Amino acid sequence: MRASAICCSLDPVALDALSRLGRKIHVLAGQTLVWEGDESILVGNVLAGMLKLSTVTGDGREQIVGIVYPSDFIGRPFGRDSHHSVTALTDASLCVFGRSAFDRFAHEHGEVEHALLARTLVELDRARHWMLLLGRKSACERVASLILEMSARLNAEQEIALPLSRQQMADVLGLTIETVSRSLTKLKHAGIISLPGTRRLTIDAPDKLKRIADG
Amino acid sequence: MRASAICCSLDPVALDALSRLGRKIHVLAGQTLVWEGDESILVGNVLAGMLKLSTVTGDGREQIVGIVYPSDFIGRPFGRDSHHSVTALTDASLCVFGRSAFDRFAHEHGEVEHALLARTLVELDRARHWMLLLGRKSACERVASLILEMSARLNAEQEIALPLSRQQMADVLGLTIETVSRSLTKLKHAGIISLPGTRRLTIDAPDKLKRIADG
DNA sequence: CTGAAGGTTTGACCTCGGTCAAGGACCCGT
DNA sequence: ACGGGTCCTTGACCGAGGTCAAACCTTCAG
Repeated sequence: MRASAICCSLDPVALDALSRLGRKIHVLAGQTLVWEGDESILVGNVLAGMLKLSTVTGDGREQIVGIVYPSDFIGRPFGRDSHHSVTALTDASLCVFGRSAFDRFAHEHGEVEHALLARTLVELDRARHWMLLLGRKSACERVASLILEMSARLNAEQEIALPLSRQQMADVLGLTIETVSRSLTKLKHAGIISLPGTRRLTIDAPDKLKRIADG
Repeated sequence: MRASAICCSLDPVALDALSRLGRKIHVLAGQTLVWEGDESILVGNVLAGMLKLSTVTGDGREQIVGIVYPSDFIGRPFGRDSHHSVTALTDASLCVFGRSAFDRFAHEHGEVEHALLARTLVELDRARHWMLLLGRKSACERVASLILEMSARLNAEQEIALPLSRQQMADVLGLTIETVSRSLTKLKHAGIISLPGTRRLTIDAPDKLKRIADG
């Protein structure tokens, strides 16, 4: 928890006060911490594991709007309610705070607000970049982009242990499971990637992959 | 400028200091203030008019990733470079600051960072909500959603003076101009909207429009 | 009034990706 | 090893939306 980015700019006294506000929790893969539309009660940092942020249409179509990696922040400070669900993709542990208590604390500690602002701006850039993918890219381009994004965020060299199922990949990319599968085999047959197992992937031609990913 | 939200929480002395940092500029419809990939030099508030934020793929497909209304903030504080272009949709006037000067000022005035954080969080919610539209909604649902969003943000009752051309609507929605046009006529024939002119639109059945918009 | 230039609508056709359905591969407990 | 989940892949087919092309408006200059 001390290593998490929100706290790292605090002096010892403030850090102590903050740690008194928070508590460590564990969730199992598949558990949902926050439901879309619920009141925003929890915020916090991810210590280990990965989570997804998702929304659904009235008739149940799902879109994953963000993937949360260790040290990322979750929850919606300074807002009445949450606009998306937060669900664990893997077993995860987090350091969470009551939203209103955290809001008060952040308001009194400019460093926290600054760190949060920096983070939120990065997230906004990422979300907008993803809008280009969802609005304009073909299925193959989307899959290629996702592979590159994951390899970057997991700082995996070449071999990636996929953190997402095919269904989850489809939900991030705005595609169906079948199209994801077909795009992967297409990239495989082109000699750009290999799939040693269903959850393992190696990038054989990074340059070609990049060229496909951004048109 | 005094009415713009970033400044409104400042005391008179700080406000004076801030106003000394900024200057008022005017841009014509079509002019681009910031180019994607350029160094982030400008930030500021929109006083009047509307602008778009956009990105393009390697081969030139465009996606509008945000529409900026009066009193909204533009630019990327605390970051080396801009991830999207900023282009005026209409003639517009802005109050702009040098990015590094603004960064320094914001860092010293917690109220500014707080206001910016609140705004950025709202933008992030909006962007993620739009990802659902781009990833999962049909053409008609997208067009219906856009009409409702615009009527809300322009707080127009029923009759909307469309701020976007068909091409721009297509670029926000991740569609082509033809599909936008076809969806509009479909909604018109269903008696949900009417189109008294190419840039005028009235909502005749708001409830039906809402039901279409969110599946 | 006329004609040229944008933007918009409409139609005909085609393609990419969705849908439906049938295998495969893998994991796990017995 | 066996059977029954679950997840993944592959194939055949279909349809929403893209593409291409033509016709329609506006607007504005001459």
